Amino acid sequence: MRITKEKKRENHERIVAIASELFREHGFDGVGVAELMERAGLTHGGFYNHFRSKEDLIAETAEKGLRETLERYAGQDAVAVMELYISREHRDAPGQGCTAAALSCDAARQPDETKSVFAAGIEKLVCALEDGIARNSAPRGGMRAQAISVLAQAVGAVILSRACPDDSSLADEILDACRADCRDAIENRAHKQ
Amino acid sequence: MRITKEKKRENHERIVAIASELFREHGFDGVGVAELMERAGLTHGGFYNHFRSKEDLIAETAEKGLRETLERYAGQDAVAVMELYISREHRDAPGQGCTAAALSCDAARQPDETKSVFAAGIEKLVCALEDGIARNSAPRGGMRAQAISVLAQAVGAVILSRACPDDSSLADEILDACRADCRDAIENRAHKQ
DNA sequence: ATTATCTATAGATCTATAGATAATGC
DNA sequence: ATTATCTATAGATCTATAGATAATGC
Repeated sequence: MRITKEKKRENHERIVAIASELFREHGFDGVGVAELMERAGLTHGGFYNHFRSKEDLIAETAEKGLRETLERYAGQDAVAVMELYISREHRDAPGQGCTAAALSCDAARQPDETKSVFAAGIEKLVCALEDGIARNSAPRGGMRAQAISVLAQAVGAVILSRACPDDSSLADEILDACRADCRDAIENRAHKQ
Repeated sequence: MRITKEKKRENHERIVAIASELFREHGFDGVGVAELMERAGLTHGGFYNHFRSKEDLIAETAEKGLRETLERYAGQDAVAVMELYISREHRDAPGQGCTAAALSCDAARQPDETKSVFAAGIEKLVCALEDGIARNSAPRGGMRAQAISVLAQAVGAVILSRACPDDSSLADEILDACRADCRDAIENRAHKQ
C-alpha cells in the first residue's frame, strides 16, 4: 500500500489541518489519535509515520495555527482587526478562529517546547497589531505596550464570552464592551465617559 | 466502614478542594476520578456516593472556585486588585489562582450547565470590579463596561503569560504592560503617550 | 531496498457500576 | 434499615509499537 512522497505530504498536511480544527474545538486532551486519523481517512497506526508522538503533532499544529491567525490579520488596520476578532462570528467558530484564544489555556499545561511555539506566535501577533495601530493613529511612544494590552483584552474577551452559555446576554455584553474599549485605545482616545 | 454524616461532609469538601486545585492546574480533562480520590485518601469507587458524575463535580468545583476568587478580591479597590491579579505570583500558581483565568477555555467545551456557573461567576466578578473602580475614581458613566474591559484584559494577560515558557521575557512583558494599562483605565487616564 | 500504510494488540487509563462490608441513625 | 466506603470489574478509550503488506524509488 505504499504511496508517493507527494501523497504522503498531502496526508501529513490533512492530518495537521484536521487536528488544528479539532484541537481548537475540544482541546489537546479532547482529541484522540484514533479519531483524528479516522477523520483523515487513515488508520490510527499510520499516525506514527508522520509524528513521533502526539506531543509532536501538538507543537506542529500550534505553529501552523498561529501562523494562519497572523496571516489572517496582518496588514490590516487595528480597528478592522478588532471588529473581526471581538465578534460573535469569531466566538461561535473556535475551530476556524484564533489559536491563541482557543488553546492558550491548554498550552500553559504543555511542555516548554510547545509553549515556545506559542510565545513566538504571540510575539508576532503583537508586532502585527503594533503595525496595525500605526495605521489608525499618529506615531507615538508606548505602542508596543498598547498592542500587548489590546491583544490581551481581545483574547480575554473571546475566552470569557465562550465560557458563557449560548443564550447568555453577558456573553454578548463582554464582546461589545471590549470591542468599544479596544477601538478607543487604538485611536488613542480616553475611555468613554 | 460507614462513617458519620459530618465525616462524609468533610470527605465531600476535601474531594472538591483537591479537584479545584488539580483542575486549575491540569484542566478538566487532565484529572481522573481515580487520581483525585487517591489524593483525597479514598478509593475511586466511593466517588459516586458524592457525585452523580464527573460533570457534576466539575460544576460544583467551578462554583466553589469562582466564589473563592470573588471573595479574595471583593471589597478592595480596583488598582490593588489588579496588582495582585496581573502578577508573576498569580501566573505561577494557577492551582491557587483565579478559576476564570485557569478554566474558562475548558468551560467553553463543557455543557451549558457548567457554562451557566461560569457566567454567574463572571457576572459577580464584573460587579465587584465595578465597585472597586468606584473606589479609585470619581463616579462616571460606563463603569460597568470599563469593569468588563479591565477584567477581560486581566484574564487575557494571565492566560497569555502562562502560555509562554518560564524563561520567556515576553511572559513578564505581557503582565507589565497590562498591569499599567489597567491601572490607567481604572484611574480614568488616557493611555500613556 | 525502502517505506507508508494497515492490522492487531499491548498496556495503561478512563468513567461508571455492582455487590460486599460495616458502622451510623433510627 | 440505611448508607459511606471498599473491592472488583465492565467496557470504552488512550498512546504507542510490532509485524505484514505492497508500491515507490533507486
